[in-house]
Amino acid sequence: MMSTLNLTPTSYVVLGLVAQCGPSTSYDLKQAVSRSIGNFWSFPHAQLYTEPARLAEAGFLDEKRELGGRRRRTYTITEQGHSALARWLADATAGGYEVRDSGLLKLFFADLAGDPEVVQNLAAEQLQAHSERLATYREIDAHLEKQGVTDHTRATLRFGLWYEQAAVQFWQEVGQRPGQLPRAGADT
Amino acid sequence: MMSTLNLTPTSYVVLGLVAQCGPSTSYDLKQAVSRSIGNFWSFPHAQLYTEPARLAEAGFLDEKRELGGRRRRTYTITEQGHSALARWLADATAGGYEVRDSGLLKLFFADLAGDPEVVQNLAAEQLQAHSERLATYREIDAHLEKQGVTDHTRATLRFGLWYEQAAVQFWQEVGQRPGQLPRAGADT
DNA sequence: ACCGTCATGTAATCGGTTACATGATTCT
DNA sequence: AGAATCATGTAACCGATTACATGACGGT
Repeated sequence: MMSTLNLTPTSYVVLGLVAQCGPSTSYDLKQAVSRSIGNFWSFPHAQLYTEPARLAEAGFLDEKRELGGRRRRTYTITEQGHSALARWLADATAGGYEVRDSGLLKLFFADLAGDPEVVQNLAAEQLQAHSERLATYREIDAHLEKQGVTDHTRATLRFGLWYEQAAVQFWQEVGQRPGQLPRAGADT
Repeated sequence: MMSTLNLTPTSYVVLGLVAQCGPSTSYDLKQAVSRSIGNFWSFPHAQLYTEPARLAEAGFLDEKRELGGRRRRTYTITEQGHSALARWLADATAGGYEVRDSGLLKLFFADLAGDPEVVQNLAAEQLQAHSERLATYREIDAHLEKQGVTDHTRATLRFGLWYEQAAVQFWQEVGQRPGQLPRAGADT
């Protein structure tokens, strides 16, 4: 039954990971997500249980449940799943992007508080958070380096590095030069 | 009636904008969002009609409906709304951030396609999109410059500039140097 | 008057999130 | 054996997105 189920980004994450890692359980997916994609786009674990079920019902995945022990479900990608994934990858029409950052939201409204302290605290907090994230990205990158990974999964991580570096510098400027605008950056 | 309604980022956007712009209709909010916050965190217009209603019912906003003409509702922030907003702003505990970017997702899985063309097209498309966004940010910034705006709403825009610049460079490298990793960037 | 766009909503659906719950392993 | 954590789910709720629909307003 190939119903007219519409595929969300979540769907493609699941399809992609199953294609990439081979037959996987939901827990496998959860692990894979938390090591990679989950760093910039999070998915609650429950979805990694329900989404494969949906996809299986629609024929994009094949589900096999083990009988004893944990009775866990293992998913494999079908031909239909492969072609859906391929179509998505080949479709270059930009699918939009958003930076859902509460810190930026607060900064946007920060002057409403009437207290400069608010911005200071926010900047300090954000600097901390982004510094930590940057550090872990560096670790992961070094780790991939050691394994000789040079594919586009690592390229994606590189974007994360750029992003965190920019964020760290930005919040540093916000914190260190109160009342002044962060610089606009170089012309490109 | 101050029920235990939990406040989402959407709620704070509404509260913040009403606090910032004064009494507003949903359409005013829609306009304000599309000019500013909506650039990095989008909210469908329907939510800007339902969310104020929720907030009004919970006592954070005051709703006044005009009788003739469009019978539109105008919202004003209440004391309770102000204090909720202030509490949120003062709470520095980082509220998490995500970069929900379909392009990055595709890049992560791009090698599954087995076709280098896929990455090329993706990079070209993303470069285009980010370049355009960068251009409009520059326009807005110049516009604010002329008006002498130097508050933290403009600082927020500056982050957008940094982000788009980074994205443009990133996708340029991905497109121009196939098979090579984008550079890791400077130590900070 | 008519038409197109602006403006203002409502309804229904559905994905995402939170909360709950339990069984399997592993460790002490 | 018992505790702690790992692993695997389910269910309910609710916010978010999509689709639909209609009424004002401005211009011709």
